[in-house]
Amino acid sequence: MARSGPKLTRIARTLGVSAATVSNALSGKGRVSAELAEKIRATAAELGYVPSLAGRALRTGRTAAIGLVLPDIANPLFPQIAQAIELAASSAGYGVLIADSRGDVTTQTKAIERLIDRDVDGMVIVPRRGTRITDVGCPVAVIDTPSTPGNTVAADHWGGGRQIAEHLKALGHRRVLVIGNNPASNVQNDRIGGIRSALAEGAFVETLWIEPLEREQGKGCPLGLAEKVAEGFTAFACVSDLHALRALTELQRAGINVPEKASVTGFDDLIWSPVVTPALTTARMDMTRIAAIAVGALVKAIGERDPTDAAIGAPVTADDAEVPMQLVVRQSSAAPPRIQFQPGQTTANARTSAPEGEHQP
Amino acid sequence: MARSGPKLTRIARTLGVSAATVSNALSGKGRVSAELAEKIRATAAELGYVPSLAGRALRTGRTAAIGLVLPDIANPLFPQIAQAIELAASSAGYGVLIADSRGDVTTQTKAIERLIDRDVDGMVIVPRRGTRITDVGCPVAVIDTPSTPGNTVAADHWGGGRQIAEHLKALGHRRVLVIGNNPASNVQNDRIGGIRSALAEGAFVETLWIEPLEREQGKGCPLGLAEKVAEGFTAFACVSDLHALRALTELQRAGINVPEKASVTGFDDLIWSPVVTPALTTARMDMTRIAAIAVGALVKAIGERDPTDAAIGAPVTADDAEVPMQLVVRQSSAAPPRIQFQPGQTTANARTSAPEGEHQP
DNA sequence: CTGAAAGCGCTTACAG
DNA sequence: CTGAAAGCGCTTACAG
Repeated sequence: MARSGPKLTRIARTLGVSAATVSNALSGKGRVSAELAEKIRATAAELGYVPSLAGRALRTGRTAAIGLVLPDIANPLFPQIAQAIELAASSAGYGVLIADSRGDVTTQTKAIERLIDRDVDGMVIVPRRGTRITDVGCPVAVIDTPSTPGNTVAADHWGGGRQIAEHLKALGHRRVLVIGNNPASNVQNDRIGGIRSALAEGAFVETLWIEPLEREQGKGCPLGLAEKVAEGFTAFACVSDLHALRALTELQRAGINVPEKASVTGFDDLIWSPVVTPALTTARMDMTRIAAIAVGALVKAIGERDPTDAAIGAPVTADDAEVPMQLVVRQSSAAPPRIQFQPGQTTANARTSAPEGEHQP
Repeated sequence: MARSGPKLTRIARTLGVSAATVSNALSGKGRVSAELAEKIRATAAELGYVPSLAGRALRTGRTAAIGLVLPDIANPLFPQIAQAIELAASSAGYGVLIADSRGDVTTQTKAIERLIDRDVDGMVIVPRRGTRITDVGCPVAVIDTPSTPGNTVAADHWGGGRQIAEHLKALGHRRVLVIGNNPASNVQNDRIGGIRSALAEGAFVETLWIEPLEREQGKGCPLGLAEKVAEGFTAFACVSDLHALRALTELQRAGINVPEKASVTGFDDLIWSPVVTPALTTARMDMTRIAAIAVGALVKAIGERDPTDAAIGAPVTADDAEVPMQLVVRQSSAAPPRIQFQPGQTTANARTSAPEGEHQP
């Protein structure tokens, strides 16, 4: 081992007892008299005993390590997730091994295999693009959306979408452009579904998918948001702060002030969201809680499992699979400009007036 | 173990040879005849043999895992670093364990301790705020700046700063505001040093530190960049794209068009940099190369080390400790506006004219 | 309540 | 060139 602390036998020798007794005392299984157990614990602590995971792993078949798998570590959400998982895992005595697949499917399979080859006790997988998790051979906790089959725990993206939409609606917005980048993403579809459902009555909603756009016109192409404003859209509800940032800067650049002339909202409360001008209104996941639930369920499944038996079925389940999102209102959203309304319409109560041609898609 | 593949003895039995021979053949130490070795390798591959890391670790004292330590995983640079380290490590047969310390010093010590307790063979540490890495008890590769004592490998931040400055200078900028957030950061000081050194002749440079500002006025407070423009600054050279983004949006919001009225540059080419409008001019680190050098040096040190000997001194060294940065010119930087120049001065060649009151600080 | 023994899967001197 | 044996540090039946 790298570290060269005292071994279990050293404690046994120091106290003149057997290794078995030390082991039993330290694991608290209760086969040792209270006094002896206490003395053993004290000596172990004093000597700075740290069990050898390798020795234990060889004997028990448990490595006390879990894998963290994301389709692409480059995802700006990765820091939040990794931090929360690491906290939850280390509190439970587990180490976290990362696996990167750079968004590529075959690489992802390889990354998962490497984790299995390292004998992780389980893994937390955050799929994207609607990937279905196949049986990987160890307990798995999936963080995707509550509506995904096999999901273990996730933020209530639909509810988050509703909160964003209610917020926009209350401000008086009646023409909302939803911006996403991936029609195949469960998370995005839930968020958009929530937005649309809350805006269903009395508002017009259109969805703009960035990715298909970029496949045609290239990465970083303009979104044409100024035209959308000209068409009467007053709010841009993005499924990620990354898109919100893009929308915000494109609008600002076009001379369209946010939030005076158009509101912009995002999702996830990414690192820059509070410090850009105007700061982004967004909906935040409680990653700490999600991670705690995911890791908790995983650890439970690991504990119940017979390590010699390789067959594992579906992802683990948790009692509480749906964690509410929190709306964070900042400066990027405000009431829509009144000038948009048709002459003759009352502007006294923006919340009940709406531009012509409005309909449900 | 989680996975239940064939063990070494299984291969030995299948071929009617001893476990020792299988082990020797597979490790390629050459104590086995070529034909037998080949047959053993073939059988192992056929049976899908994957060695038990626990068994090996117990025997050799090597876990084939390294730790990745950053002061704060929430750092937007973390995805890039983690991805590159993971690639380099897994190519070398090592797993990567993450450790988070949330920016807190005592938590960082604990995180490193957890890694040691897990018997990592070595660790890659990316310090911040000028933290000095104390002897942690295993080989360590440090990624900080070339000028930091004990640094293993790093981007040439100073050179990156020079490139940014040369770029700005060539465009005609003569009053540059450098924006950083931490006077104690080696990385930031190197970048700023490079900028200042390249701008030394014929340009005025001032540095704005965000963090002291925020300690006084709160997180996300305005940077007062519009006033700086009024004072004649035409370029804002930020030590991170995060600050650049903040500067960009604040300027845009104030009606100061970027890059027409003011240029903004950043560092690191973070994920949003190419997609904001205008896209950010920045200087990029070659993290893949840095990670390869760091992990390579670490693995070498691990190989040369006697695992039973705990005493380890300074961080490992690499042959190539300095990796050039790459300037990425995008739309956020351009020639300064001519209107800033004093009446009577020639504006024909902006590169040789400069506002009054210019001096070296 | 406590201990002696076996064994997890590997690698490494050592013998032949 | 190949094999038998020992042992890395732990935990778990099993016996006392």
